[in-house]
Amino acid sequence: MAKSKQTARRKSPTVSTARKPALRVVPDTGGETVDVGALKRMMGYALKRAQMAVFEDFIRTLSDTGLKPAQYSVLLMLSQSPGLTQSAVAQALGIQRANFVPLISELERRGWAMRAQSATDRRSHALHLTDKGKALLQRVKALQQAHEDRVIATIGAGNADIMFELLARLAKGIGR
Amino acid sequence: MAKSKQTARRKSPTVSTARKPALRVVPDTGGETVDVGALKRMMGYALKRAQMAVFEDFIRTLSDTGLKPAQYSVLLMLSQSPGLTQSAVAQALGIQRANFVPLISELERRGWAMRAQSATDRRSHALHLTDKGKALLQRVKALQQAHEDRVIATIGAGNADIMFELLARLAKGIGR
DNA sequence: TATTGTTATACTCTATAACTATA
DNA sequence: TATAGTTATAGAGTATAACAATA
Repeated sequence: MAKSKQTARRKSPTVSTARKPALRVVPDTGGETVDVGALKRMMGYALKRAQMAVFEDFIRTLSDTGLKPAQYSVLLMLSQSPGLTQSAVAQALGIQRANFVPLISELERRGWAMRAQSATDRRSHALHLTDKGKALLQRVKALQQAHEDRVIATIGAGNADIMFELLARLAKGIGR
Repeated sequence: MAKSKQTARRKSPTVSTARKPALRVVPDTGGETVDVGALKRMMGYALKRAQMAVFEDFIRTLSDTGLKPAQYSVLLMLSQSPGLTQSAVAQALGIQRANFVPLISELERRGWAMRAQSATDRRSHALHLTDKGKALLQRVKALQQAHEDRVIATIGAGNADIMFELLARLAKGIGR
């Protein structure tokens, strides 16, 4: 098997709300119409599925640049706060500083960001965007906004504020 | 160090271009906790951070069993719909059937689930919980409920329904 | 010819320890 | 001693191709 790419519920790249083609054969329980039941009322599961769907659209939207969510978030932070150290950016984004090394290296290799020498601490790097990186970000921001607009439209514009508020509360921590 | 090893930050496989960025001296902003700024208003980022926080609490809550979210979701599905095939469960949960093999094997190895012979299709397996698995799930469900209660309390009980509704819309897909 | 379960593989993400050069 | 960046490595998670048995 495997060759049947039908298992990936891909559809056309249009913005419409067309229904999926769906190859209906339904062999016993093997059909794709199995309901996840109680899982739908579990916040962790609901968040995971929603997050994956949103990331999928984001990645597709920026596909011509190959920029992934984490990379975009770094470029955006450097745009807003030039001169931050690797540790500062990594910590703000919840990335281990060891894992941040190849990430920033890639952005530097692509000519979008650079490590500058810190004026006060020779151990650290002051990160900033290159002119090329600034230009890229300008262009990509428009793409990202289009993506964000689609997301907001999906939940309804009036629900965005409450959504961000509730997600922020969760992100601050559950329990403890 | 930072600057002296600058030219050698590539991985071993490639000799690569020993390009040295010529570090410029820039004022250092790397102080305390940094704000992520505009990222807070990006749905993908907000969802990711919230999802990670919720999963962290979930995993800690079930830490004595070692059950991870994906494993729990499988046990729950088998409890609700006994006899499903591997493909059906994997498809419902958004897991590649190839990756589902080690997952169900582990649950079987631990004595919680089992692959039974399908009555209608000798290619497929009818999945079921064992008595031990049912007993475990009963106990773990209580723990999960405590976790879920904390999550709901974090966002406010009155916001749970709208939250699930909006997350479900996103999970169904953005754009296209 | 198509599908189920499976194996193998690869690539990304993430987590940890340890090293170096600074502080 | 402590910290910033780095290296190496191991573990998950995920994606794809291919194969045997079966439909």
